[in-house]
Amino acid sequence: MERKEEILALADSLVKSVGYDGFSYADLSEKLGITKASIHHHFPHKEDLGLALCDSYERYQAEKFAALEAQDGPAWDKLERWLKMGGELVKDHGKNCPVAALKGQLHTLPPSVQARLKALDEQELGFFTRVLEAGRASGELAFEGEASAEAALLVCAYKGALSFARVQGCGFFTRILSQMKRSLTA
Amino acid sequence: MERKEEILALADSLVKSVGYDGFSYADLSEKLGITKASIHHHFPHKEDLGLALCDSYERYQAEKFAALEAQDGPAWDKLERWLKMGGELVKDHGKNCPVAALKGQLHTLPPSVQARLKALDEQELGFFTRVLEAGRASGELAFEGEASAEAALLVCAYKGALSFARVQGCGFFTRILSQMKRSLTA
DNA sequence: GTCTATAAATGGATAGAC
DNA sequence: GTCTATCCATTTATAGAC
Repeated sequence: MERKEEILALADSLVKSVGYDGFSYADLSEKLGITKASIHHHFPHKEDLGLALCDSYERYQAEKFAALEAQDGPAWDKLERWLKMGGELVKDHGKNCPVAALKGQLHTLPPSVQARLKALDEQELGFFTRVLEAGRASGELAFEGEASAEAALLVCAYKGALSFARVQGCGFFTRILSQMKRSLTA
Repeated sequence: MERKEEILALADSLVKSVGYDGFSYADLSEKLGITKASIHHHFPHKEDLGLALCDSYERYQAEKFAALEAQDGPAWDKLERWLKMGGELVKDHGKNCPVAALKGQLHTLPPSVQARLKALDEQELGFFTRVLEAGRASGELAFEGEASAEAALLVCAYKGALSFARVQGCGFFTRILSQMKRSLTA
């Protein structure tokens, strides 16, 4: 089971940097020092690997969001802590959000993997919506319209910023976060 | 020269839907009804095709931005007209912004193509920055901080929204535009 | 400019031995 | 679980005839 997780961890890293179509069994094989056939033993089809990644992203997000929502402190800090984890990706050789990377290749993904992306998006949108709503109720945050609409705007800005930062540099991402905070706490 | 532009137009359409790595000379060949070798005659290497696409995106953006900035009317309308062209992409079988699509595959692109993306981003950021600045000066638009920071936030939200709308549906994109307008004109 | 033919490399995947 | 060996389709690209 350890090997399987090792493969998954490497695939995760590769999805973040070159996307699902951007790596092959040969890439995994070389970097892990085992043959392609061995990897096919753990994940017979590449689709299986893609689905396992989606599982792990869903678990990861569920854990993080629950932990952030449970913690004390200002509403903005909860959002910021999540956003800054995205910033770590950019710093790590210009990696991207894995879900964004998968959506970028939407039309070339196996349909079963495509079908997993909606729920992953909605998980994140839900987190932002709840924290924004609570933040406005407590008077910490200010924004116009529905919390879910503002959540969508922020999440999109966040994902777009990750993509831009790969080309424009890490500083670009940091500036976006500042501007988000400014607009919510003005 | 007509054939060459025909190839370019098809490649453009494919980049928007499946990205640069997502289509092959065989795809172009089949859809155009000529052989792969004929396409290689016009674009010897795929990289040449990628660079030609970047050229056309740069010309396209320069023209559109100049026209929008030259026109009369509210500042928001200038931004909205550009944003709604993005909306047309989503409606067209879930297409993506071509520059965003290329950035999504950044690390697998030929270095020469990678190098073109920064300027394409900056062209768009410049347009948003100038319109926002003028809009604030005339009292039409309100936002905190520097115009370039707000421009970056809006452009990122726009690109993120295109990506989300492929999965969440066209309505998602429209909602983001409404929320943008609300936040700038509140 | 377009074709046929072909090359060399890579991609996902399988059979069967150890 | 891992290996060797192999398969078949695809991808980029070239040579040379028409």
